[in-house]
Amino acid sequence: MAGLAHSPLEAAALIMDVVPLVMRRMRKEMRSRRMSGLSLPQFRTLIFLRRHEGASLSQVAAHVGVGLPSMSKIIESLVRRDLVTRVTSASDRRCVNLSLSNPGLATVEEARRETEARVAELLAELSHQQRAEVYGAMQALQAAFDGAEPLSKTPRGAAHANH
Amino acid sequence: MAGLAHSPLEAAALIMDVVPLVMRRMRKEMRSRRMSGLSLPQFRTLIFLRRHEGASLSQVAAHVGVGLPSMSKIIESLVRRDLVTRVTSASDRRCVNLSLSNPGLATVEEARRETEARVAELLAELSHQQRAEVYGAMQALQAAFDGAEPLSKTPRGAAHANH
DNA sequence: TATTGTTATACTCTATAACTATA
DNA sequence: TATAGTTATAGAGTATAACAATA
Repeated sequence: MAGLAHSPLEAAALIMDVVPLVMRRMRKEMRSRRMSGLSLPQFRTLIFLRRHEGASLSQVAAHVGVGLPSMSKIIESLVRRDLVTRVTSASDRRCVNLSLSNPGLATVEEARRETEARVAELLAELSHQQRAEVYGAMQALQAAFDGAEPLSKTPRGAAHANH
Repeated sequence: MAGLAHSPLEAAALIMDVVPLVMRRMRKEMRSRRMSGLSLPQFRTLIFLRRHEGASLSQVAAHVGVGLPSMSKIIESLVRRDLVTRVTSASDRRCVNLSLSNPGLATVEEARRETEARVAELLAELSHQQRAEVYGAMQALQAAFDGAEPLSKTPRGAAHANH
């Protein structure tokens, strides 16, 4: 399979073709299963909050990879739907403490289970070796695409706190 | 590397984490290089039109993976910016024939070159073997995630014109 | 003054439904 | 009637800039 000499440019071209495709596919799966009407960013936000009770808006935004205004809006919609609680921090009243509500927890667990199952179903068509390849590739991409400036400097050895 | 036994579910979980990250990264690279202000779908539309002069709206929409209304708007904005020409088909006046204008061609080639270079730069940090793994994984994902219904049926033998 | 959020604007993307015009 | 596109509507994501509250 792989093995051949693929330049970074060739790989880049392929990624730019495939990643948006996978993205849309995941979105479509979520919508078609009417996952409580959760979008991907909302979904990822809930997932993060499940593991980081009381996180601040900035922390969530950084992890999900969006700006503060975007995350503020996302949280706003989740709070409105009673999936997330948002309270002002006692220690630093500029911050908010975000947590999953009980319905929020139930929702995220069901949605995650469902969506993962759909994606897994698609992956089940791959061979064991292909799946291992995908897994390894995702880890590599995660390391390469996480953080990191658009270019230039990057002392870049800098550890990538793995969330 | 890979080699270990990863279940489809584990791989799915990782994909759901990494793919959105890569996606945002590409968007960010494009924006930070002020790629003529092209969004990813617009970009992909131009790329497709470069190889498919005179394609119809439906054809482009199918390839890019969006609905007709979305593509209609995307084309609208590209026509407004003089990057795409849209003329009614002579043979079937319900259809439109879409093509790149000269500025459109110049734009897409520069944008593609630039963006690929940025992505390639990130990939350059990977080992040769990792890159080969990524390449193979992308091909596998392309096959698994292209077309294919959310589940079930799929008479779908229908060939996938490989772009 | 610096930091944390929020609000305001303005686009783009997406989806559904209703509509036009062709066929 | 069926198909190709368009328009209308509505919601979500993103980005920038301006702003409030707190530190």
